[in-house]
Amino acid sequence: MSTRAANSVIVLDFETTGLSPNQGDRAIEIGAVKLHDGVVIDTFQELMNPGFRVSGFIEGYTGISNSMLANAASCETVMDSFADFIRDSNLVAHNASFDKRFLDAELDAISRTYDGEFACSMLIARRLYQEAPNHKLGGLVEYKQIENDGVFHRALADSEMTAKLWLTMLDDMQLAHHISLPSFKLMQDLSKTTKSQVKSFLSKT
DNA sequence: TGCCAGGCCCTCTTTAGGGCCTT
Repeated sequence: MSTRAANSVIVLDFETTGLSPNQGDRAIEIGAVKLHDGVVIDTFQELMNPGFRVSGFIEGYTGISNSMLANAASCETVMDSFADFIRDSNLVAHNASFDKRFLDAELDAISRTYDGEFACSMLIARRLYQEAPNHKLGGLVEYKQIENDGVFHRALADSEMTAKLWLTMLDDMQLAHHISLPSFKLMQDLSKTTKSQVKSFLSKT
């Protein structure tokens, strides 16, 4: 039986050298916040050296330079610590399929595993906020007027904003759909519902 | 050789194509 806490979740975000670990891309930064009962109780942020120079595009996109990575610990060292951090927690990320691919690849490289499941804040937001101009993390933060410090595309900042978006979605579901406390499983199920069936899905919860 | 992400989701759909989203 898992010891996974029902009201505990870890929201994470990777900065990487590119879009696909299958094409040789590696993680260069991991940021995460641990939420318990809607409160941040722990954070994790580390740069990691991928073993090769990152492109000028990535330096500009993330603000993470090759000189910053030169003195960073290796991916293997950082991800070993991160595996200890997430343990068997359930996980949330914005466009989770992207972060899951890198988490799986980096942990596979050091023969570590994790037991939690992923929920995707982007798929859920596409269903709850169908009228939003877009469903990028920054766009949703602006649309929902979520407090932020203006830092984007850094791992801890993005994981903090994703966490605030996650809590906002939980609040909106409780207020608009009279759901007592949406469980992680309900959020996962919502992300798998067709957009046209969201209202009927929520009315049955 | 020449290509190069992958999954979701909509539509002029399902015998397909293209936009969105992540770096």
